Amino acid sequence: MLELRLVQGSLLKKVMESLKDLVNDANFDCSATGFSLQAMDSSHVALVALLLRSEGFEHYRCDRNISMGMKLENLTKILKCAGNDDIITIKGDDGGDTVTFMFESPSQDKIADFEMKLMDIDSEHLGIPDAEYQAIVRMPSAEFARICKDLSSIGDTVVISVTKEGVKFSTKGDIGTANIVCRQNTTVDKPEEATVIEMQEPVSLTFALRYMNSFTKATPLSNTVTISLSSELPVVVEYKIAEMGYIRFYLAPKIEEDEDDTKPQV
Amino acid sequence: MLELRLVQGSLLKKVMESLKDLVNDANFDCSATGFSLQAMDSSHVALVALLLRSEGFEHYRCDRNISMGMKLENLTKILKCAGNDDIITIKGDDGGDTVTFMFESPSQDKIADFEMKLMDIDSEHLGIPDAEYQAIVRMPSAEFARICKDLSSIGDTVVISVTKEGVKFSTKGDIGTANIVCRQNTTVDKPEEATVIEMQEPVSLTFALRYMNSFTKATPLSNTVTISLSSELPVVVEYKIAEMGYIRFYLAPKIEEDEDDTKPQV
DNA sequence: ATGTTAACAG
DNA sequence: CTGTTAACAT
Repeated sequence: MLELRLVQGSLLKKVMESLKDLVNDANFDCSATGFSLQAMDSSHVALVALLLRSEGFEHYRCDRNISMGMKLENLTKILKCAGNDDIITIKGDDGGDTVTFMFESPSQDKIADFEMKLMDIDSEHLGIPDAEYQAIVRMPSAEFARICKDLSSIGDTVVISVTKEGVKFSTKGDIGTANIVCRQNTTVDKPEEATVIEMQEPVSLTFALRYMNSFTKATPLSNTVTISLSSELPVVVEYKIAEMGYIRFYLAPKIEEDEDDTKPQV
Repeated sequence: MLELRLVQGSLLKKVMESLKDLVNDANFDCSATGFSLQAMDSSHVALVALLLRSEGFEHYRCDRNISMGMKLENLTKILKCAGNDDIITIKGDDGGDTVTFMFESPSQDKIADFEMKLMDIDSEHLGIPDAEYQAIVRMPSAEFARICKDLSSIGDTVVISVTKEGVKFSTKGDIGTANIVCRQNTTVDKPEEATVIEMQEPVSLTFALRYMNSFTKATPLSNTVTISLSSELPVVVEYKIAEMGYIRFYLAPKIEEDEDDTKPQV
């Protein structure tokens, strides 16, 4: 028996908007800890991990661990039927092959329920080790999204270079090159406008912009984004979900072709 | 001689937006009573009836009954040329084969007139008997439109089931099932937000969502919609046009395949 | 031509 | 937050 009640239903809608470009089908895992998902993108290059902790739900009952395979396109269709301020309840039976979504309008005058068939989905649930990162950048999520979008009109890859002064996003394409530098800046009115760099040592890594732009679909979930970088490790792009958890995207760096310098140089 | 002056010209524009998805050509009938239209949709499944009573016009002169056949696409093109607060005058000559639309801007600074050729259109003008309905539901038109749109992302047909507690809209599709229940609710701030059920006996009927979604194009004409249901009778979906009349859509229920229960169960 | 989505105004 | 509009993609 599974019953999760989420007052802020729009949050689930936003989560799906963040995922659906990247992932086609995925298993949602419920346990006493919370509601989580881990999935590779359809081309098996990027990985996404979602956690919504049980404490963030108004009501959370999960008698035994359960994994529910869903086609995200169908789930998105159903969530589109929920109003932005509807209360969403997710119900499942142990061993059942369906999941039920219930949407209650704030006035309680309209109650909708949608039953969706579950699917069997192979998933290798990778253990993601906690790692030390050479550099962690926290910045406004909208600014990061804008940078990725702007750079992708010039080139296909972005070089992210961190020094303790700031972070530089660079690209190169047929029409020329682009460099966008964000200086560390903690003296802002609101903490979410800050750009903060925690750096052990300078790092410079290259990533495909196509994936970065998919990751930024999660921008509505958080005002800030955290980018954790280490040589030899996948970058982690994390959007915290207030009171509940996070959505994290992992992407391996491109092997540098070394046609020019790869030294960090902000 | 025919001359109809309608101060609220936007109303005619909205009426055309409501009709044009459903009907290609139709006869507009003018009599002392008013300006009316009755037409089958292009696939001869649904029927639409429009009435704009003469009292709703600022000036209404109709010396003898006249039927004017128009291609709604052309009429729509012409009405697009009218401003939303223009005063619209419709003029025709007895036995003439054209109709003239005149648009006056509120400031009287701009006066446009458009003459359109009439067409001969076969039309079987069906007498629509007044019937007693087993159940009549009145609800906010926007809510009904939202429900039809949401359900059509899941399935092709909707089962409308009425009990005295409320009305249930259900569908079934490849990805699962959906049920949306609207409780009777008359204790709202504004009367147009109420959901009111007048029921003689419970009723449950199935309709094609495609047509329902066409009907809801009339939503801008009224804050509320009335749905009248009886077994064996076409459903009537009515949008009242303030001070003037109504637009009514008729659609025969689908014969239930009885693969599962058809009992009303809200 | 149509449907969907992103941005903006009320 | 809903409604509208504009741009976009199909």
